[in-house]
Parts: sequence; structure tokens; C-alpha cells
Amino acid sequence: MDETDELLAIRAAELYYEDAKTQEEIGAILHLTRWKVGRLLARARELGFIRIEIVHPRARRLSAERMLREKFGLKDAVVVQSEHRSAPEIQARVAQAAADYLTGMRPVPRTLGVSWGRTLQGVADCLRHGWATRVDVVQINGGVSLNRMAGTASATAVEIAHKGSGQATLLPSPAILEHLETKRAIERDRTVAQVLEKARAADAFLFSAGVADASSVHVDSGYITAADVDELVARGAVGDVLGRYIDAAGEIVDTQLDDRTVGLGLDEIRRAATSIAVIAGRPKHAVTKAVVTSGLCTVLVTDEESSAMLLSDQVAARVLNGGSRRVG
Amino acid sequence: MDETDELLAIRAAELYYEDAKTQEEIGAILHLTRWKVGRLLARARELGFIRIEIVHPRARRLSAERMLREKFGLKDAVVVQSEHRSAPEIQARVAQAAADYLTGMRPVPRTLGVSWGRTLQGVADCLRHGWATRVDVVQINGGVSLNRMAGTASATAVEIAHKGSGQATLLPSPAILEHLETKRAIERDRTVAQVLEKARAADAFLFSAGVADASSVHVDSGYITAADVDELVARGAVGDVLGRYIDAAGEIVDTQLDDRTVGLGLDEIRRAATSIAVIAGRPKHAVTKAVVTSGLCTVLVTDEESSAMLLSDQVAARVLNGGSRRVG
DNA sequence: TATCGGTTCGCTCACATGAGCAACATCTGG
DNA sequence: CCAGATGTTGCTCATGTGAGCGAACCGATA
Repeated sequence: MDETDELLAIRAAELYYEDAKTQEEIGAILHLTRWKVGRLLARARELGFIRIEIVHPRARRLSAERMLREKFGLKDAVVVQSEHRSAPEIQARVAQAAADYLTGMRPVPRTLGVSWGRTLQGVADCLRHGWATRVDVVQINGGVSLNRMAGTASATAVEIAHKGSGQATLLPSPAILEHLETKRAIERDRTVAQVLEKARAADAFLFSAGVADASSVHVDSGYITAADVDELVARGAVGDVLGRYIDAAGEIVDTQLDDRTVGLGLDEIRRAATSIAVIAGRPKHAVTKAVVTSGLCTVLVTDEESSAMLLSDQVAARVLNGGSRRVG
Repeated sequence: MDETDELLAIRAAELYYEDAKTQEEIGAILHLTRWKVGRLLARARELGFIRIEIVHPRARRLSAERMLREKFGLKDAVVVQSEHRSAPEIQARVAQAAADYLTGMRPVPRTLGVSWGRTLQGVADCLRHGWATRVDVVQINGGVSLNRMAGTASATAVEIAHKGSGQATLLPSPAILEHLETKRAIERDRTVAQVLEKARAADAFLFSAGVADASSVHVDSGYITAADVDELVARGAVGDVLGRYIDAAGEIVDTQLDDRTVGLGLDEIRRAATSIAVIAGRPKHAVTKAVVTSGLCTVLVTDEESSAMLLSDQVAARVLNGGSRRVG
């Protein structure tokens, strides 16, 4: 396309998009046939001169979603716009997007296994009353029931269930126990065992991931110490999923600690038909990468920046080209 | 439009604009009829959720141009995009736009009266060889021929003429003379008188405007002193057109100074069928306003920000509602 | 000058889309 | 509870638009 044509294309684009003229009219104005005008417009779009943006708090980025699905073999992906947004705003939008995703799921899951945390509480808050009818919500990992943040974990599950006019089944157990024996004992307890049984049978799972640093909820809740986290990080931990700390490859970092963690195991999540991960924000990039590349989720809800990170060539898609584990 | 519809509209817009799906396909996906989809899209556009931008150095803003034409009764207006651009970039684009405008003029002017200055030199540089055939270019005000910037004024006219394969007729006179008598004598000189005669008969005029401050070319060239400018500003001057200082209402500030200025008078410009003003940049907002509201130009080439200033309610359109002169 | 390869042109045809309209649902005030 | 007003829905039909296809064109080469 030469200089003159480019100018004409721009002129045509202005008349077409800004002045809402038909291609025929533009042809008359610029002394061209309407086909030439059509071709110029196609060229202008092709060369990226026309930029269409959807400006709305709930707008998503479909192209990124398609690429994420393809690269990582995800069943679905939801990417929210994050340009020029503050971190809390992004969290809010991702939560909203996750809520919208749940609401729009077909078939509607009858039993939903949920984790807990700030992110999931946000999702629960964004759900609308009547988002579903008769959902059974089951907690899939131990909660913060013993400490100062009492009730948080259960609140999330209860709210999700309530708004979907269904029932919540809580997991009455700490997240991580001090001794393996205690953990085994708790799991043998009939109530706990029944909940876990039900959790395993859930149609879909909903969870987030935490960063491996001293600000973690698990440190906050007293399940592990800041020193423990430092140790985990030293051994390669990038974050936790359902209270289980994983490295960049998605492998459990400390199997002994993992054995003392109550709830579904990560392999059980990996086997699920539908597991929705809601993770966003720059601090979580490393965990997000680990979750996605190690096949922990079939659906990812995240922000634009994280999606860009995942789509950059630096990130290998382990799920598809199974061999290479080098992901950092 | 309720909440649900708005969400659907956004979803539809994403599928339509980002995924290039047809309205029918979108209907299938969202379980709607294609008409509903069409209506939602129309609604989304109406509410401004869809923003289409033409990203190209030469892109213009047609809507602003239309409003300028209507508000000030201009024959034409050209507004270049200026968002996120530096001042020199904007100057360059405006010059390019003015050059494009000249090139595209129908009928092609046979005689073009031009002024001089940095802006017009920029326009001359942007013109392409062969932009016209046989244009007569006439200088319409006195130039900087006596001082260190010698040749600048003539260079502009000559370049425009040369690139339009025509001839330049220069005005061999200083811009402003010290004594009224000298000015009268010069104007009586046959060569000068002939040039002015030819200038008056030009089909179109092309000029810019200067800011009234010490950085002015006239101070630089020694025609007036910085003190003179301060005095002019104190008396209400906002800038100059063809070396003639005007106030916010477009009136000559100092008639004695004006009488010593060589070249066409502002009223002669006002009477012209086609007078193209090329003015851009924040420092020139005041002069731009004065030029446009006092009917000094029939065509305005400017940047987005200046156009926004002109279109703000603060600016009264004197040309149309003749009475009110309160423009500050 | 004749011929070739590639590009662009104007056109047909099928599909996508918006305007306009009647039927229907929903709200409102007597 | 009903009549009228208002808004919404699904449709027909005219118009707008893009894919595909020979014809024409252009520049290079033998």
C-alpha cells in the first residue's frame, strides 16, 4: 500500500467510523468506487489503524482468552482489563468476572467445591441473589476457625450457597495441623470424612492461590510461622493452593507439611473436570504461572497483565508439551 | 436498559468487535434472537461503550471539525489528534495537515497569498513537489529581510511556489517601519504597490498567528522591542496576525503601530473568500480564539486541544450571534 | 514489440445488518 | 379491574457489505 492509498484509507476510515457514512457515500466524496473504499477499510483494519475498545468496567479481553485456552489447553479463560487500574480495582473486577462466570455456567453445577480467602470472599460478594438455584457448596480445605479471623472461611461458602439458594457444607477443621497423627485422626472423624467425600464428588471447584511470603493468611492465622515460609521459599515455593505450597513446576515443596494439611489434594483437583482458579495481581504472577502450567485449573479468571505474562514466550506450556519443566 | 441487558450488551460487543462474530452467531451463544443482539449493540454504541479510534499520524477529528464549522460559520476546519503528543510533534502534524489541505483544495487556487513564520515554513516543508501546477504565490506582509534571520520570509513563499511549480512574488519591505512617513513612501513605491495589488487579488490566503510576548519574531527581528510588547499586552493584545497586534475581540490594539505595518490589512483578510489560518498549541489559545471569533479565517487548521478550547461554552461565537463581544 | 507474472479493478452474488411495523407485555391512573 | 400509554419483541424488507472471479493494467524481460 503506497502513501496515497494509506492517506485515502485513513480518510475513508474517518468518514466511515467517525462520521458513520456508508462506503458508497465515501466513494462519492473521495471519487472512488465503493469496492475500493471497502478494500481500503479492510486494509486499514488489517494494518491496525482502527482500534476498537470496549470501555466498560466489566469488559473482558477475548483475544487473550482465546490464546490462553490454546496455549494451556484450558477449557475456558476470563481476562479482565487492567490498564490504568489500581490493584484493588483489579481485584474487584476479577472477582466480578469470576462471579459472572459462575452465574453463566452451563450446565449449572449442582455441587460446587470452594476454598476460601480474600479473593474468594470477593467473588462471593459479587454474586447476585438467585445466581443459581439449589447449589450445594462444599468447603474443600480446612479453614481459619480457631483464631482471630474466625468465621472467614465459612462465611465465603455460606454466602455463595445462600445467594444460590442452596446449602453450605463446611469442613470443620484447621487448615494445617501440627502433628501428622492429629491430622489423620481428624480425617477419620466421620463428619470430616463425609465432607471430604462430598467435596470429592463436586461438579466444579473454585479456588484462588496465595503468595509465598510472610503476608500469607496461613502465617496470619498461625498455622505456620514466617520462618517456615522463608524455609519454603528457600526450597522453591512460589505460593499455595488450598493451603498446599507448590514450586514453579506445581510440585509440592514440603511433603511432610503437605501431609499435615487438611482438604482435597492437588492431584484430586487436577483430575477434576472443572476447576476454576481466580488469581490476579503482579505479586501472584509466579503462582499463577505454576497453577496454569501444572494443570491445576481448567478455567482461569485473571487480569490482563497476568495473562500477558502467561502468554509471553518465556512461559512454557507444560500441559501441552509435557516434557519440558523449565518454566522459570 | 437494566443491569442484565447492559452486561449482555458488553458481552455481545466483545464477541462482535473483538471476535468478529456475526450477530446471528452471538445470538446463538447468548441465547438471544439476532435482532435483540443488534439492538444491544446499537445501545452499547449509543451509550458510548464502544470507542473507535483511528491511530495514524495523519488522522483527524471529524466530529470536532463539524462542530467548529457550525459554531463559527467556518467554511472548513481541520483538527489533528494531539493526545499524548509533545508540542513539536503537534506543530509537525498541524503543518502536515495544512499541507494536505492545500493539496486537496478544489478548485485549486491560482494565486495564493502567504504570510511567513515558523509555522508556515513547516507547512511549506510538508508540501510535496507537484502539489499544484503553476501557483502564483504572493507574500502578503512585510518580511524579515533586514536582519539576522534574513531570507526566512522569502524562503517560505519561494518553497511553496517552487513545489507547486509556480512563481513567488515577494514583498520587498520590512514588516514594521519606524516612521509612518517611511511606510507611506514604501507603499507608494511601484514594486511594492504592485505586489500588494496582486496580493489583494489572491484566490486564497494562508497565514498563522503569533503570541504577544517577548519571544515574538517581531521582537527577535528588531521591529519592536520587548517593552513595546509589554505595553501592547497591557492594552489587551493577545497576539499578532500578519504583524498586526489584536486583542481578544480581534480588534487592532495600537492603530498607530498598525499604520506603520506593511501588508494587507486585517479587514482585507476578513473580506476574502478563502483565508486559511494554521494555528496550534496552548500558548496560542488566546490568539486562536480571537482569530476565529473575529472572522479572520474561513478555514482553520489546528490541534485537538485548541479545538476543544474553542468548542467549550466559555467561547462565544461572535460571527453567528454578532452582538456579544464578551469572549474572555 | 510481444509476452509474462503479479497486482489492481469493477463486478456478481450471497450474506449481514438496520429501519420500520405490528403484536405483545408491562406499567399507570382512574 | 380495566383502558390507555409506553416499551419490548420478533418479524419483513430494503440496504449495506465482504468473498470471489474474470478482465484490465503495469512493469519487467526476452
